[in-house]
Amino acid sequence: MTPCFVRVALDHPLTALYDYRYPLEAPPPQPGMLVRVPFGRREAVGLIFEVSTHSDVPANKLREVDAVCASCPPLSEQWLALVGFAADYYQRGLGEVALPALPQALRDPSRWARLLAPEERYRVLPAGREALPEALPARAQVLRRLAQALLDANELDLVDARALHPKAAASLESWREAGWVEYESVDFGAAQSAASGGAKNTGSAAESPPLHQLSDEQTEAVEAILESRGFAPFLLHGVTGSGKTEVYLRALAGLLEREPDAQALVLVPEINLTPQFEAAFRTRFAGVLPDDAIVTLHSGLAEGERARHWLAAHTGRARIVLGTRLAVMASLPRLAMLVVDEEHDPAYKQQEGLRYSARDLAVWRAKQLEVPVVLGSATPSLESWWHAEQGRYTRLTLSRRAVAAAVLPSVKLIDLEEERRRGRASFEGLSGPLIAAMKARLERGEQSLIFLNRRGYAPVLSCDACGWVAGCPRCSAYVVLHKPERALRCHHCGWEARIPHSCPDCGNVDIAPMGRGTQRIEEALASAVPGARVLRIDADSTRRKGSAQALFSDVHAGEVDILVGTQMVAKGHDFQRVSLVGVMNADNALFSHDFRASERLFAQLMQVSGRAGRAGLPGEVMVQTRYPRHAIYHALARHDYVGFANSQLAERRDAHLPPFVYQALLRAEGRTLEAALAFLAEAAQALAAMPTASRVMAYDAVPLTIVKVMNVHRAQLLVESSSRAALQATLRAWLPTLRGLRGVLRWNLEVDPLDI
DNA sequence: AGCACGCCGACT
DNA sequence: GTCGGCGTGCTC
Repeated sequence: MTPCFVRVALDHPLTALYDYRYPLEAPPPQPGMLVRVPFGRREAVGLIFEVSTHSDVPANKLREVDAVCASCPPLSEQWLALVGFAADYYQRGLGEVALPALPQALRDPSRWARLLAPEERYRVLPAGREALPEALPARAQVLRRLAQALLDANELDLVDARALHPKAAASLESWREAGWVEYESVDFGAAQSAASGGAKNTGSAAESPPLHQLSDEQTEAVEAILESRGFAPFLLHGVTGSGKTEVYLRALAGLLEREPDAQALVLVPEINLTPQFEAAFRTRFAGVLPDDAIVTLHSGLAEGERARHWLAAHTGRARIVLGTRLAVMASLPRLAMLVVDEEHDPAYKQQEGLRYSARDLAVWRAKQLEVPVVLGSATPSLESWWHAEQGRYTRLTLSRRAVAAAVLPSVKLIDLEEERRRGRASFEGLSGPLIAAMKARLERGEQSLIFLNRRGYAPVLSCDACGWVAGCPRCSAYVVLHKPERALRCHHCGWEARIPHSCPDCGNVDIAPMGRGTQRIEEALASAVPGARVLRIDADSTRRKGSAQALFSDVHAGEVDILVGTQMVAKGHDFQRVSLVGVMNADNALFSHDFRASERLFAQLMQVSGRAGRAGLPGEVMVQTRYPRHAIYHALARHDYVGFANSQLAERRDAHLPPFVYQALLRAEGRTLEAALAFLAEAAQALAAMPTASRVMAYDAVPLTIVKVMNVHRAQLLVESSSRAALQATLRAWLPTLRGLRGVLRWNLEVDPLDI
């Protein structure tokens, strides 16, 4: 018998693959198979990348694969190539990319046997979530553990439940009779699941009208996508409310009709948008696709659910996968079309671990598979816009709103300086005209939305007498006043303290909150617009799982008159009754050092403006500013993305900024700022000494804006080149040197950074 | 990343 | 005299 070896990727930061002997009695090895292997003193899960008849590793070091995951079909060559590309491009190890892309259940060998086996499980109902914590006697510890496991994971497999408590089945049955949990059984062998997906349809599905008439522009866009052959990147530039979703739906329907086995991947920027999309997709494909052919993938899913959805995609049973950025790594053996909605959104960029851009990887997958990819946005990223300008992407334009009566909202700039000069009344930062406009909406039974991208009550608490300002003891940042919790909270590290009664420095009792966050505006609105039902939606008010959905449905149901929120409310939501959008405090971003700040601000303002007047009510946007003559507001008032984008691109070209150059960012964290800067200086020296140095240049190392977080000091070094290939080659050669440098707690390298 | 080994300060 | 701090190095 010829000996057999496999090269395995493991989830740790080295790029190398590890060789193992492969047992002859096991199923034939194949790249893409998951294995359990001994690694140092512990066991690890790895992914076979190569199979070979020899190994260069000395025989005495070689160990043997312990177990193979037989229940999960091997990952395809194409998926392994995707991982290979991402690892290479973002300068990471194969295993570091591959394994985190798999659902937790696949990385836990003890669960392999049950992956595709029929399952019986119980899921918590809202009534149970309320009642269960109180219903059990304190002494019934085993039962309480069972309940806790159920509440934590949202659902519990019967096998796991029995492991916690031998008589779990009886307890769960009694909870089901009480209406606290529901039972379902799923057989992966069967074509249909017993649990009907219909039960998960959200209410809004019923409201979405059946096939409406497409505009000429929409028809052209759908035809262009469906007529394309091979790799075909499209930039679908459509004003807010122009019916981009309808274009996606028609294109997908056309694809599925033509290729009955095909799969499609649809990405949305944030988790709160998945229910709205899921409902629209389920409604549209009801009767065409079985219920379980549409699955979601995002971080809000319970672990078991995520594994099932992932496997449905991997086995080809799921035909449409709808998800957030992490879904871009899903295994889709028959992927035939990709859609990236709101492609400009910074949320597509992962900001920790492997810092990938889901949008860029989506385009790569389309190229690899030679299929169409549709990037949709009202305000495309300048990168994508530039591709379209050069003809690398095909531009599809939707210039009008889809609902016949709906026109783009009128934009009014409220000059805060002038308001003040003329002595006009304002209240807690809400100008007179904005308050009057909200009152008018209230009388007409329409809704208003106030956008303020700052959560908490006030960003600063300070003492008038001595100038003391409440700062975080662990970070170089002010702490934010949160009134409902009566706490000061650091938004960088989570540090919390009670609000002091007097100034800790001078004892003055007159300490005052400065500036305004959403909580303060929520409070102010109660007296500024009497009788209005005010709802705040931000990361604080939606902390509990699933609560965001409940708040948004209150808005849709008309139980809210004024909605106050951060960027969370700005994106994608189809609020039918909002006819006024007020923007507060947008000016901060005008003077940022980040060259992308104005692009982001413009996109955000266009986006939030687009929430007004979608259903045919005349929409109005009021932007409060001290700089009403700023070009960005002018472009906004004219809804002129094209003019804005072209002038930004001209500036970027002159200043040698992306998309005209390619960048990477080396960040270092040290016990002192000096340590971090010294590390970066050594790194820069090493870079300058490399043969490719002439084509790649490094700026000076600089401290981050928030220098200290959690008592760690941070600095960064920006590296750039006009050649992507030169940058890539240089980074690759640079890394081993960086690994040899000392003196710093951690460092990481980010390719194509968004925040600089 | 884990998880060892290894060499210097405050405790029974 | 040890317990334990985290610097350094290895994992097929």
